[in-house]
Amino acid sequence: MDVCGIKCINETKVRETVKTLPPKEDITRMADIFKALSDPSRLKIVLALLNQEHCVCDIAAICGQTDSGVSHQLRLLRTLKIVKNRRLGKIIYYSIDDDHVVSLINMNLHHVRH
Amino acid sequence: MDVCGIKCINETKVRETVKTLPPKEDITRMADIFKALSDPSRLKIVLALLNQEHCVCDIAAICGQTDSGVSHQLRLLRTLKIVKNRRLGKIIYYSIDDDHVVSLINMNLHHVRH
DNA sequence: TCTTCATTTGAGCATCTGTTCATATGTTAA
DNA sequence: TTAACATATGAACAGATGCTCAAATGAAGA
Repeated sequence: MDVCGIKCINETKVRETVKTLPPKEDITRMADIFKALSDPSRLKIVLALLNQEHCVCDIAAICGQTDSGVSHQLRLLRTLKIVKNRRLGKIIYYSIDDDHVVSLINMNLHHVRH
Repeated sequence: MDVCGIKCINETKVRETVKTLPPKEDITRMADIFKALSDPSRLKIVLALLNQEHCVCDIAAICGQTDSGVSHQLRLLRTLKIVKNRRLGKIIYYSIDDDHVVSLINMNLHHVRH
């Protein structure tokens, strides 16, 4: 049996399942969101912001990371619109910008605790 | 202001948020689950199994990957108890073993589509 | 037994990722 | 303007990650 050059056992089942797969862009986008939350130090930053908004150096203090490291991570999270920021003088406050990501984290947290 | 050697702006807010953070092991475990789903080719495998159980070479055909590559990914997913397998003669069928992961994926998919 | 086939495994390699450091930017107050 | 401070940025490096290839298992049938 052969589907696009690769041999398989049960052609019917293969075709069935292929039909159910989301488009490639959707899979990529899902993976990007999961990836943003897949690094412990980055996840910790998001968890901290779940509680309330914080400035960069407070996040660094909370998470035990350098200001620079936190800034880099926040940039990535901002690119994915997971967090947003507002400036107040010299200080820039970051907060969560994606309710859906909050749900994902809470669901995962609930699971891990059981 | 100083918390464990790192200067911060608002000590009170920092202490508040630190209290709300889950224990380190929980954060690590959450990150591990997100990481398992953060690679597009691995996520695609899980999406395929969401529909029905499949043998390794059918998964490879569905996902356009090599048998060996799929086997490596499945091992990782098995370690995290996201998938399980059963043997039927020479053929080994894989299926989802974690309802919670199904929820995470469906929630993410729903989000991506809106 | 020997052969075939599905799957697994390990090593090698190129690429990606997170962190660190030094430096730059931008804002406030003196 | 200058100094001090919060944050951002870019380069560089070590370690992790995913893929590929070749070889090893393990099961079924000849």
